[in-house]
Amino acid sequence: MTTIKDVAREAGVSTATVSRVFNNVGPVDAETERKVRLVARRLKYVPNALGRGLSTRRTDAIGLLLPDLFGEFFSEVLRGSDQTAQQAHYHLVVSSSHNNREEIRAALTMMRGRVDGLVIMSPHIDAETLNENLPQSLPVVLLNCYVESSGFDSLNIDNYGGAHAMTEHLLSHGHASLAIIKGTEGNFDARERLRGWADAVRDAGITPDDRYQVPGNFSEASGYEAAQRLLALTPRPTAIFACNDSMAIGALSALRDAEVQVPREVAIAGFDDVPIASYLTPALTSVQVGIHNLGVKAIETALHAVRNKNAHKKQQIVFPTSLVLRESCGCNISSLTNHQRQSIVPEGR
Amino acid sequence: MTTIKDVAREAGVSTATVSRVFNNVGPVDAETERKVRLVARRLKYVPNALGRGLSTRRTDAIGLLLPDLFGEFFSEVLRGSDQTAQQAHYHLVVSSSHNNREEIRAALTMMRGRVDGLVIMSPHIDAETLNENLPQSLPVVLLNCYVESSGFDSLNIDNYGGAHAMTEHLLSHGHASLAIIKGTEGNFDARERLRGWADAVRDAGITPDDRYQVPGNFSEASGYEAAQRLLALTPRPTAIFACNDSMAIGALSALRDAEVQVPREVAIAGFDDVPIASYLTPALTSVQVGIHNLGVKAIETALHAVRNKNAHKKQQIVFPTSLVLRESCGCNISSLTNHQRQSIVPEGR
DNA sequence: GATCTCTATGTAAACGGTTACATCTCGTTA
DNA sequence: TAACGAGATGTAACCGTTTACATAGAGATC
Repeated sequence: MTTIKDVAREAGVSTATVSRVFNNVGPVDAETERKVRLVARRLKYVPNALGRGLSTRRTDAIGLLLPDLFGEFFSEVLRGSDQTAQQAHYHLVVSSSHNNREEIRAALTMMRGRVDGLVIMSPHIDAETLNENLPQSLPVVLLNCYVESSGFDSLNIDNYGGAHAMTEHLLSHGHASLAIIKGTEGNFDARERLRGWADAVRDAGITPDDRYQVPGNFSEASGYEAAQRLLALTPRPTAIFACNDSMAIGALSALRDAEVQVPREVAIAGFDDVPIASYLTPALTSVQVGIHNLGVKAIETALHAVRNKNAHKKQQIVFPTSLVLRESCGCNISSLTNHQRQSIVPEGR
Repeated sequence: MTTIKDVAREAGVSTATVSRVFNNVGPVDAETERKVRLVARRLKYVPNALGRGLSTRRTDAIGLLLPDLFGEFFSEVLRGSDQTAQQAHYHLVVSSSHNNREEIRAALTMMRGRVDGLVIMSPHIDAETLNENLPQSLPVVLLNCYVESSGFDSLNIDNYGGAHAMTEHLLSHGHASLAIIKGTEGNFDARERLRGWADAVRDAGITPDDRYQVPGNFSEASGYEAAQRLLALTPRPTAIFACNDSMAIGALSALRDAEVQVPREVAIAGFDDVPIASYLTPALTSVQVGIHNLGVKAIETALHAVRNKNAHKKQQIVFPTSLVLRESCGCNISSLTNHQRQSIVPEGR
C-alpha cells in the first residue's frame, strides 16, 4: 500500500507538500501540484483514513445506533440517513439489535473514537448512561428516545398527537367500541400512542375497556395474534388501532383468515405509513410520520453539531404527523386508484 | 479525552504495560493489572480505535456496499450482516445508493483503509473496476454480482433455478398464458430470472409471447403499472410471475383495483419471500432465498478471508432457493392459518 | 542595497496506540 | 556460586497523516 511518503519521494517533494495538494490547503505551485497528482495517480495513492483521522481528530463518519433492523421502518430511516451522510461525504457506521442497557453501553464505547457524531434510536437509553459512556464533546442526536435531559439534540415523532387524531377519525366513522393493539412494553412510542388513543376515546365520552387493549411487540406476528384475541371477545370491537403498520398488517391477515370484512365489519388503522401501506388489501389507513425525513433530519442535526463542535444550542424537535386515509378505516374511496389514494390527507389538525 | 499515556502515568507504569493489559497479551503481574484497570476505569479510558488501527493495520470493520436501500430485501440482508458482524466484534460501515460505476468507484476508494473487508452487492460492478480500485490484499465478497473472475469470493442466488421452478409450478396449475414482470434492465438477477421463466415456458412447449414480458424495476409502483399493462392485453394472461415480491405486491394491488380475482382469474407469484409475503391478501406465493442468511453468509465469508489475510481459496457459492406456496398461485390451502401456510414447501427439486 | 512581503516549500513534532527488543530481578540448576 | 531461564517491565521505533514553524527566494518599496 503506497503512502504519502512514497508519493513525496517519487515526486521529489516533501510529505507536507503532498498533503497540501490533497487537502487543497496552503499555497502550492501549479506545476508542483500537477507533478504530485500525476505521481499519486500512477502509484494509486489514496490517503489513509486512519492516519488522517489520528492527526485531525476527525473520522468523517457518523454512527447510527438502532434497536432492531426489522421491517420497513428502519429500512426507511436508514435510507434517509445514508443519503444525507453520503451527500456530506460522511460514512455511516451502523450498529443494531441493542435490546438492553448493557448492549447499548458496549456499543457506545465501541463507537468512541470511530465516529464524529452519533445518532441513537433506542428505547433503552437514558441521560445517565449517555453521560457515563460518552465524552462531553461527542455530538449526539436522540431519535425517538425518551430522555428528559435537554442537553442533547432530539427528534421525536408526535406519537400522542398522531394516535389521538387517528382515534378521533375512527370515532368519526361512528365506531363506539374501539380497540388498540399496543406496542412493545416499556417502549416510549408505544406508551405515547396508547395515551393518545385512550385520551381520544375518553374525550368522546367512552370509558376505555381494558379487554380492548391487547399487547403487541410491533411485529406482524404479534398483530396477527392480537387481532385473533380481539375477535374472540364479545362484544367484538368494530375498529382497531394498531400501534404500527407491521401489526396492522398482521391484524389484517388475521381478520381475513377469520373471514371478517375490513372495513365493513371491523375497521383498521396503523401508524408509520410504511411504503407498502398503500398497496395492501384493503389499502391501509395510517398515521404518516415521514420516516425517510426522520433519517435525513437526524443526520443533518448530527452534522450541524459536528461542525459547531457540539457547542451549539441543543434542540428538541417534534416531528408532526398527518393522517393518510385509505380504505381500511372505512373511508369510502374505493373507486380511486392507488396513486390517488396515497395523496388523500385530511386538512391540517 | 484520556489516552494510554494518562493511564500509564497515573498507574506508574509504561504505556507498553497498559497496552498489554488491554490486549491480554504478554505477561503482566496480577497486581499491576489490577492497578492499571482501576486507574483506567477511574479515568474512563477507552483505547482509541484509530491509533490502534494505525498500528495494527486492522480496523475491526467490514464495509457493506449496497445498490439501494429499498424495501424489505435489503433490510433483511443488513439485519443478517449486522448480527453476524456484531457477534464477531466487528463494525459495519454501510454505504448505499450506488447506481453507476463512477459512484461505486468513489465508494470503493472511500472505504480503503477504513475496513478490513468488503461485501459488495451491486449489479454495476466488474472485475476490472475492483482490481483497479482496491488493493489486492483487501478481502472482497461479491453478493449477487455478476463478475466472471474467480479471484473473488462470491455468493449468488440460484435465480435461474428459482424462476424456472416457480414457472413450472404455475404451469402445473394449468395456466397456458404466462406473463412475467421483469426486473431492472441490465440487472443480473433480473436477467437470470427472466431466463429461468422463458426456459420453463419453452420446456412446456409454449412459445413465449413478447407482449407478456413487461418491464419493471423491482419497485411496488412498477409492479402496479406492469400489471395494469398486462390486464389491457387480449387475451389476458392468466398467471403472472413477478421478478420480486415488491413488484408482486404492486401487481396484487393493481389487480384488486381492476376487480380481478386472485388467484381465480389471474394467479401471481413473486421472488424473495420477504417477511410480509405471508401476511398479504391473498398470501403471496414466492421463491424463498433466505435473505437473512445471505447477509450472514456474506459477512462470515468476509471474516474468514480477513482471518486468512485473503490468501485462502476463493469460493463461488450458489444459494439454493425453494418455493413457498401460499394462496396467490392458486394452491388450495385457504383453510389454513397463516402460520401453517408459511411452512408449506414442496419437496426438493 | 537593505528591508519587507509574499509565495513556495521543507522540517519535525504531534496524534494514540502496538510491539520488537532490551533490561532487570529472581528462583533454579549444575 | 556462577550460569541460566523465565517473568515482568521499560524503551523507543513505527504506523500514515497533518500542521505549526522555519527557511529560502523573489519582487516590491524606500
